[in-house]
Amino acid sequence: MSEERSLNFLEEIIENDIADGKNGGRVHTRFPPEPNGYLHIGHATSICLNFGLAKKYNGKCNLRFDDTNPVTEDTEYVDSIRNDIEWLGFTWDNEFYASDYFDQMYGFALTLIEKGLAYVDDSTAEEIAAMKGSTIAPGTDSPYRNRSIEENLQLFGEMRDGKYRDGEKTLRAKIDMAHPNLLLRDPLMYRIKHEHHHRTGDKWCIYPMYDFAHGQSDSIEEITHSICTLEFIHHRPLYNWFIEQLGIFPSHQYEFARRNLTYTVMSKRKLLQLVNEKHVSGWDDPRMPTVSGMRRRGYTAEAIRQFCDTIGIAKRENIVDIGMLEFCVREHLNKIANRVMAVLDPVKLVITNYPEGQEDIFIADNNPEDASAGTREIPFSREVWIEREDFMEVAAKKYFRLAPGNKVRLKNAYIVECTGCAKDDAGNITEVHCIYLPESKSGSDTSGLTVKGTIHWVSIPHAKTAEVRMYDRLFKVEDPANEEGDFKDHINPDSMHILPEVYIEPALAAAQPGDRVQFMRKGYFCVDTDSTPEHLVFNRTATLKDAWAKEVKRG
RNA sequence: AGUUCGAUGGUGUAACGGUAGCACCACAGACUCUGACUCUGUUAGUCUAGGUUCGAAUCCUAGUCGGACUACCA
Repeated sequence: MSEERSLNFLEEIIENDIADGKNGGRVHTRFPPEPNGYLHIGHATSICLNFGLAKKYNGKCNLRFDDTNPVTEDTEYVDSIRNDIEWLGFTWDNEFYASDYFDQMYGFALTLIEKGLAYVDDSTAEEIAAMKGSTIAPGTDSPYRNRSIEENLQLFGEMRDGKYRDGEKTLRAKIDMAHPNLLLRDPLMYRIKHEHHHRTGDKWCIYPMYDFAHGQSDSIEEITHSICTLEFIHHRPLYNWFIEQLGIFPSHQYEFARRNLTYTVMSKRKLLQLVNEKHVSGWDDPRMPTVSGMRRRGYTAEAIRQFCDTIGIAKRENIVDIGMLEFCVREHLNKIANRVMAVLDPVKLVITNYPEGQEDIFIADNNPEDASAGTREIPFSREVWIEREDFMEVAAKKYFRLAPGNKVRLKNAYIVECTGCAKDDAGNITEVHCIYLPESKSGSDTSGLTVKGTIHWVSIPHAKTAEVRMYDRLFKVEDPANEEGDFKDHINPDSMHILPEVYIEPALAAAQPGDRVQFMRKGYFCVDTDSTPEHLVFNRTATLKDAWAKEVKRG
């Protein structure tokens, strides 16, 4: 249980800080999503990290919406983000919004202007870009760089008061136009946007940029460990510069490498494209790597947390095999999902020596991994559906399912011996014939026989039907974002295959949306939110490992 | 080219100067009323070259390779 685990680099930093008495030994993190999209598996990593660290070190973790760009942000996203975090099993200590601090940030800006460290620039975006220089050439000072403090104060006030149009002026920090770090070449602090904000409404027409909002928000909340992804590493000097010049609480930023997944795209921009261009049904399409998509797919929060824990955290580039995620999902589902029988691609099996009109009721364990899951009744009769692939007219080598002369067990029922099949005029197999061994009844087997194969089935007169959506990976290639051309060219055309009518055992008729089961020998499935009592819909969450399929593939 | 971060089996991650370990994948076998689960075993790794040291994945130097940065996005 208390297996010894080594610390990741952030835990080491935190433990050192605690040992040094930094911040009085206090640990306070935050998860800072921008409400402009749904959370995905990458965010889940960050959530597990930030909330996990706070929990481990008896600290706190805030949820803070980084809502400084009213153009792309929306309350729809706020709601989904809150919901997803809760579903993942985390509770935030405070819910804040960067927009809560707009007044304070405005005051911070005034302070910097008064210290001669910020100025209003009339240059256009193009001019600013041109003056920025490049990685190998220094930038040039803006002609407005040396305005007086008084003039800057007045112009900035006028910016706030709406006297100027979008883009007409900006507020910039006065640092160093020749700095080797391009971010320190007089970065923009405020821009004008006459836009309605989802929380502040029309109160503001100037909005702070990320760099002048994030660190300040961290500081206001007295965040001790501000954890973000590697691409912000160049921002750290700027993060520190603002905090130092302002003399406010010294939050510190730490960076880790975001996790990438094979056969997946992760950027919000690309995910938005998939949604807008209808390649998927929405943000919660079961093929999406979003938290809501994975939830609808049937993934459990435990599995996702386990995955985040398993892949760990580091600072190097990575692309995690999606098989790792699928493994975690199967591992958890194996423990909790009840076993049921469903026939996806049916062919009729007739048990010729079983009397017409007779039936048996078998009692089956719901979950061999969990005795507390109980049992259920399964009706049996003379004609049952079996999978078409569970019969071969001529058995391949190592094939131990039904073939003339072969014996198999019908799961939870009898051992049957195949006697042949019937075909239509076109040569298609229409039914498979067999005889059963009455003394091989499940639970009271006196036949003394052991058979190599066991197959699932559903009694034809008792069968119910359901729609099943067979999901597969959304992309055909490992790293669609880095492939030649458009990432959408690599979408897997078979990522969803709908089976409109499969046969399920009657006990399943009462299944409710969100229920997770294992269709024995076929995979894990969950009841979709589209499902109704009249029309059940199952999503395939994950396949089972299939040693036979591998054998067939090998030839 | 500048700045900056990184480099351990196919993948992810440990080892903090002292036996390169764990998980996934792959492969082989055992078990099996799920060809599932479980169990056992196998293959396979320290970017390169120097140096320090009794001893280097770890420290130093040089190089190689990879990523990130040059949005009025975050």
